[in-house]
Amino acid sequence: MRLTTKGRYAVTAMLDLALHHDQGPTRLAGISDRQGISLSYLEQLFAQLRRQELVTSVRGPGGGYHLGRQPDTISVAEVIAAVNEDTDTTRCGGAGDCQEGEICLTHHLWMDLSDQVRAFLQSITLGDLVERQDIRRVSMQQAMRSKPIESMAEQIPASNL
Amino acid sequence: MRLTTKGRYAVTAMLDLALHHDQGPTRLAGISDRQGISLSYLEQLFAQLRRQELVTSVRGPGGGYHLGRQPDTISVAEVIAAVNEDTDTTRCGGAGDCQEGEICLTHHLWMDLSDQVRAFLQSITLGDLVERQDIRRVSMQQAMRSKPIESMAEQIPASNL
DNA sequence: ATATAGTTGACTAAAATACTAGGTTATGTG
DNA sequence: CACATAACCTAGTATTTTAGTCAACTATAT
Repeated sequence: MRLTTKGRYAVTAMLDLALHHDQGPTRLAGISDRQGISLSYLEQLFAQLRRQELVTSVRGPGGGYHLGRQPDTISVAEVIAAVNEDTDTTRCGGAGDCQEGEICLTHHLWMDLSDQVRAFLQSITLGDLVERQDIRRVSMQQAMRSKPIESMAEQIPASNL
Repeated sequence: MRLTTKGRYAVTAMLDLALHHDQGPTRLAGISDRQGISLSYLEQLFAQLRRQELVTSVRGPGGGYHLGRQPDTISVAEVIAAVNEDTDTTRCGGAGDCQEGEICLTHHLWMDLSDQVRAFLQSITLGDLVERQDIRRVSMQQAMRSKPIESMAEQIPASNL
């Protein structure tokens, strides 16, 4: 289980989807606006999420994406795994014979830790995250910001601290 | 808390050090041989580990590295954090104003998950790993084939978000 | 004196990341 | 039907990270 910013993008996008779960299809353009992720990058991520059947799509006007299952049945671990397609670059590659036919320390150790982390992230669902107050609050702020037509798509945050 | 192969290299090297903790300084060349990590790459990793005072060095013939503290006081999280020097590329960068002065979903969510993972990895020390998997024997019997060691995975504390 | 072993810096190939550009295809609406 | 919409797809690209090499240097035990 690798943990990188790519996985975070995917989880964030899926959470956005979960937050609008009862509002018909969600457009990637909307997620892009709300979460500040480039549209084309989202398209790539969602191609992978779709392949794993974590989302379903509706084409054409009024279209967008739905969660493939109920929010409380989709774990964070699944989402991360979906975009981090297996890049197992271990010497042993699971065979356990990376060093002169012997089991290597590395593989077992890391696989164990990795599995523990995975198990933890598997216990957290999108449904769990949606229930969180802080997330609901931020989501509401995002909704208010994107409602008016006056809000331009231009989003170069010239504002620093 | 990022989880990549780089972190695994560092943890593996530190575990090797822990295994030879009572045998005087451990040479990087030895770790390189045993764990199959390039010497020069190890040098880079140990430069970072040294900066974080996770190891101490002895120069000259017979020299090498020692753990900076006792194995049971060095957590896996610390080791990983040491080599994954903060490359926080979040839009908000911790300030929480990534999107038009507002807190972003991403930051809170990911920081929380990341903190949970960190807390978990912080609860595992090098001392634990040496004991739990009984790898000391494996490392001492390099010429022998050894059976796969079943991991005694510690149960994840029921976590709540 | 010499070999050892850490220390440092510059450099590099390969991969992953994050994104851009420019299409095509399906489909709802006027 | 025309058209706008939005998913879908492919290719390319800049940047960063990974993993490593190479070369020089400093400290120290023998």
